[in-house]
Order: sequence, then C-alpha cells, then structure tokens
Amino acid sequence: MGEQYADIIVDIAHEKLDKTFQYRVPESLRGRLEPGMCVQIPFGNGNRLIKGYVMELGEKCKFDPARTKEIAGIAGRDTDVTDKMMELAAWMRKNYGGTMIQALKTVLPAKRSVKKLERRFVEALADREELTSLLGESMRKKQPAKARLLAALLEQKTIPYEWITSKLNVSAATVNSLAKAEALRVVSTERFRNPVKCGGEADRRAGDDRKALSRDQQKIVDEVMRDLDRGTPGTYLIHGITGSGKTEVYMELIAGVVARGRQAIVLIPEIALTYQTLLRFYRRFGERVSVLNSALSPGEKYDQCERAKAGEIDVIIGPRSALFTPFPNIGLIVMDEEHEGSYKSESTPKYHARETALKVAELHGAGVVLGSATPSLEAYYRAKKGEYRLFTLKERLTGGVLPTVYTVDLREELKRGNRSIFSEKLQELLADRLERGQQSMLFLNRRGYAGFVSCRACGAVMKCPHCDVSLSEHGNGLLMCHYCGHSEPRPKLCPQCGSKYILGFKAGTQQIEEKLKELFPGVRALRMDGDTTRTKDSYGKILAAFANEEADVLIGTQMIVKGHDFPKVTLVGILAADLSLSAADYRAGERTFQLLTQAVGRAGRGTEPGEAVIQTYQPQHYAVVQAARQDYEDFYQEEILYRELGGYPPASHLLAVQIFAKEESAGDALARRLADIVRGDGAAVLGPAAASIGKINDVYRFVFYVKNDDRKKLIQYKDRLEETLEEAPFAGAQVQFDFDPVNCM
DNA sequence: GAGGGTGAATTC
DNA sequence: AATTCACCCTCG
Repeated sequence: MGEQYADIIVDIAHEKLDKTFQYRVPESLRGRLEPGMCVQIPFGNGNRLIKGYVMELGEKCKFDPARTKEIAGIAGRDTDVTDKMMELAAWMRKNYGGTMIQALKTVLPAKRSVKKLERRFVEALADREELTSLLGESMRKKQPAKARLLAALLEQKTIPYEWITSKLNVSAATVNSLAKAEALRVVSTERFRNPVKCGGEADRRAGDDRKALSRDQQKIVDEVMRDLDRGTPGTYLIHGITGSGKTEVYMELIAGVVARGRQAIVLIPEIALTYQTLLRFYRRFGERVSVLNSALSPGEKYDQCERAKAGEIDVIIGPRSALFTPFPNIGLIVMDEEHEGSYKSESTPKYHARETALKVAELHGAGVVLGSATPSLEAYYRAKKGEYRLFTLKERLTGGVLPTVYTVDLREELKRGNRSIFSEKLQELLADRLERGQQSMLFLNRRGYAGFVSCRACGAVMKCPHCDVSLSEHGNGLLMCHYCGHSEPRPKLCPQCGSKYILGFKAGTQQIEEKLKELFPGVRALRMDGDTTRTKDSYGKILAAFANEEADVLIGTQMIVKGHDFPKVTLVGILAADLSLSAADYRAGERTFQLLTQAVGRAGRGTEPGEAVIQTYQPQHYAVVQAARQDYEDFYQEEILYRELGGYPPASHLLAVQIFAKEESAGDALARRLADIVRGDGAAVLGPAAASIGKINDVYRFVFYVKNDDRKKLIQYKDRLEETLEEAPFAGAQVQFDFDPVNCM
C-alpha cells in the first residue's frame, strides 16, 4: 500500500486559509483517522503546531510531495462544540454528497468556518516611566509604529489585539520586538462564559400559564424523561390530531431538560412559526429562549450562535437550520409538523432535518421527539418497526368535534349540468354560512402560479425564453417568469400566428374570487396567494383581517391551511382535491392526504360544529376517502403497500442524480455517462431523462434515479460518481445528489 | 554595513 | 493568524 494523505482545514479563522491543506498520514495513524477528526499539524514556515480538522482521506498527493508535511498526532477529542460540528459536517457530506466546504457552510451558519475560542490582549509589562522613555527613544529613532503602540499603552494598560492590527496599524513584527524587550506581553483569555442559571425567574413566570397534563400527555413526558435520565434517550413519534396538546408535551419536556442543565432545539416549519406559538414559549421560558428565522440578518444569526455558545440561552426555535445551533450540551430536539416538506434542504448538501436531528442527538446523547397530526410515511414506518417509540394522542383537548365531511364527485356534478367551480352542496353551505354570519375558507389545492397567457387562435403559450415554464400575467401589462424573474411586455399579437386574440388565464384564486362574487353579490372575500402576499407584511395583515371578521370568506392556496387557527370558521371548501394527486411523483398520495386532512381540520375549531366539502374527480382514491374519514391508520396501510410494491421510500431508497449544464448536449452526454457507470456496477437505474422542468435560467436539467433497499449501497454509488467526476472533471456541467427526494425533478 | 522596523507574501 | 522575508530606514 502506498502513502495515505489527508485534506485538512486549519483551525485559524481567516479567509486566506479557508481551504484544505494536504498532509501525509504517518504509519502510526493509518486506519485511525476519519473525516471530522481533530489533529495536530505543523503549519507555516516555523512548523508551529496547530489544531486542524480532517476533511477527507485519499491515496494521491495533490501537492508537491517534497513539501507536504506529516500529521503530528491526534488532538485530544474533547467535548468542544466545534469538534461536534465538524463531525456532523463530515457525516452530512458522506450521506448527502457535495464538498466538505458546502457541508461546513451548512453546519456553521456564521461567516467564519472556524471560530476562535479565545480573545487576545496586549498588556504593558513596563511601568509608565519606562514606557515614556521607550516612547522618546522610538520617536528619536523614527520608528512611528512602535511609537504609536507605546503611546496607546500609556493611555490604556491593556489593548485588544484586533485594535492593534486594525486601528493602530501596527504589525505583529513590531509587537514581537517589544515583547522581546519585555515592555509588553500578549495575553490570551478564555472567552467569558455565562454560568447556566436554572430555575429562578423563568420557573416563577411559568406558574400562571401551565395547565395540568392529561394522563396520555403525562405518560409521554414520564417515559421520555425516564429514558433521558437513564442515559438511553431514544426517538419518539407523537401522532396527535390538531388540538390534542402536543405543544404542552413539548414544553414540559423542554422544561425538564433545561432543569437538568441541558439545552433544547425546537424545529418548526417556517410557515407555521407564528407569533402565537412564540409567545407561548416566551411566557414559559422568558429570556432563555430565542428564535431563528429567515428575517434575521447574518449578523443577528451570528449573535444568536454566540449567545448559544456562551450559554445565555437554553431553547432555540426555528426552521431546519436551527439544528445547527452550537449548544454545548443538547438534551432534546423537538420536531413539530414532522411531515412537512420544508424539512428537506433544497441546496447541497440536500439533507433531511429528521435524519440530521437523529445524528445531532447521537453526538450529544439527546432525545428526539417528532410530532404530527399526519406523520410522514418515513416516521410512521420506523415507528411501526420499533425504531421509534410511538405515542398516540386521540383526545381533542381544545374542545370542538371533528367536522362532518362531504365528498362531491365533480363528474356527477357536470352530468347534472353544473359547470360552476362550486358544487351544489358547497353553494348551499356557503349560502347558509353567509346567512348565519359565520366564516368560510376556500382552498385551492395547487401552487400559486397560474395566470399563464395563451393564444386563442393557435393555442401557443407565452413561455420564458430562459426557462421551460410559461410566463404569468402581472397586472401592469407585464409577463413575468417565476423562476428567473425575466419580464417582458404582454404582446399585442400572437408571436406564432399573428392573431390578436391573446387571452390571459386568471390565477386560480383570483378566478374563484370573481365567481364567488357573481354567485353571492356583496360577499366580503379576502384572497391570499403568491400575488397578494408579495410582501411579508401583507401576509400577516390578511390573516389578521380575517381573524377580526372583516371578511366572510378567505380564499387561498397551501398557506391558508397551515398553522393558523380561526375559531369562527365553520366551513371549509376544497375546490379540486385531486390537483395534487396528478403530480407524477410517489409522494402525491401522501401530500394530498396531508393537505386535505389539514384543510378539513380547519373547520369547527371553536364551539360551533364544522363542515367540510371535498370536491374531486377521483372520489374513490384512497387518499381522498381516508382524508374525508380523517383516518390516518387506514391511509397508511394502503400507502405503505403502494410504496413497498413500487420500491419507494421508506420501504426502499431512492437516489436522484441531477445534472445541470449550459449546453443541452453536454448535460445529456454526462447524464448518460454517469448512469452507465452505476449501471455497470449493477445498480437499478431509471433514466436518464430531461427533468420535468427541463430548463431554468438557461441551464438545462437532466435527472436519473438509482433505487436500492440499502441506503449504504446508494451512498457507495454516489461516492463512485463523485470520484469519477473528480478524476475526469466534466467542463460546463454540474452534478448534485438528492437522497429520497421530496420534490422530484 | 550592521541593526532593526515594516509591509507583503506565504502557509500543505 | 503568525510567521518569515525582502526591502527599507537610521546611525555611526
């Protein structure tokens, strides 16, 4: 066997050093090193020993072999936060692909890749008299840098090191010479750490807000805490309908963990991160809780991380990136609405927060609590297999009964001559609510962007010149692309046939609003979709207006069914339940069931009983049937059968290999070549083919899928492809990996 | 030309 | 970040 080499990132925070350095692995360390490990390495001209992190191991030397040095040894693996983060980054790179730098940037949200742990000061050693005489001497000798430093030291005995190099503009060489003359010394101080305070104010404040837990709730708390105290924390799935009190359980668990001097991370999908939710946490945990969200500036995010490191906070609430809060000793990770698609990252490394949470928990010896009213197939599958402990909360503690659901077959409706987008049943119930002064919600199960423009004469659709999607009309006579932002004036004549009959199809929700007003003149309706909520503010305003009963009907897409509680709503209409069923990916059924269940659950949250109407062309589809019955268990049984037969996750695993290229032919060629390589290794490959959106921003997209029951096998295929790409780089094309994709390409 | 301060360049 | 190096300066 030849030499072994390691790519190492040095533990010095500086842009110039934000890359790997290659070192030889000495005989004694062969086989003992792993990516993410902390080692001692000689660095720079003086070969001073510093800390470094192993990024990758390999056989070949990418640098002048004569100048590569040897690793000095393994640095003590302490409990340092940074070490854990490095190990996590290494794990992510291995499991999701991409470069180590990409993994590190994901894990360490703060600018610098490695944060220094100590602050340095320069302290005067000589007394004032000596300093003054030295100052005079340096002035005489025309040594301005030395003089500036001495003058500064006369005013202030200790000066932060950064000041000296930046403000005073004195180089390190000057400091060293004065240090040698024993006029000053450089002191390193451990950064100030707030001791973790427990109990006290936070607990007292909690008294008024705390409700007694039900027996079922208490059972969960007892079991999780018992496991934690025994040092055998596990993963728990709480399957509980909305209003069954999952949040109270989370709070009690978090309080328990904090009382034991450990920290908790609460993951919530960004869209569900409402002010009400935050307030509940603030009331219970006061100043010791903090929020992370996309509205924070990078500086503010950095501050949150510093506070977490310094032990100033115990609880953090945020979207998937909150997982990377650098807490010293995490005791619990809560993942609410565990089934949400936003827990999967869209950029490399395309990690899933659920799997990553389990890894973070492993590193800290923490427990993971997943919660959902409609658990993901993945989580429920693992729970059934006994990998997760399953708890079910059936009672609706907030009162209110489950709504009555009517499923309407739109084909029947058409046969009876009703061409309206509202079925007879929905019209009847809407009229009833308007009469009684109660509120309704109309839900269009489809993503915002409709509003495309086409020619009536020849059928040509106005398309984006840079992307493989249709342009949508934007009021002001402009056509816009939602993917790249391209805009152009709406043409007067069809560019294909010259006809002047060009028609814009209204965005779905806008059309619903108009039809509703035709049917019920004078109805007060609010509309919420991509167009009306361009600004972040308007989103909240619309919800607030509806909650204040300033409107009778709220019309919207996905966003109106998530996380918002309107007690006065007693009717929910789902206008076209199957729109999400027709999507050609294996999660369509699951997604439809979840959306319908959530939408139906919006009705009757208050004292009045609720009703829901599901309009569909496929009333016999099990996702529709089971959502109408609000029966998760039966839905799961049918869906998991389909996944097992089709070999889809969670029963099996899927790796999507995505190819991006400026030249269509280059992308196609690379996709074929890569697919052939893994095929040659015996992999089951689907494709390659052009992605469903074949071009975005003038970049062509191709994809192929590799299937295998064993996730490890897929990782091997990924490694094989990454190696191939490294050995023979393919100019003008990029490759990304996506394991068990949520949104198929 | 010794002696030493300074900024730039380098770090596997 | 922390050296070292090459190129100044000053003083005798």
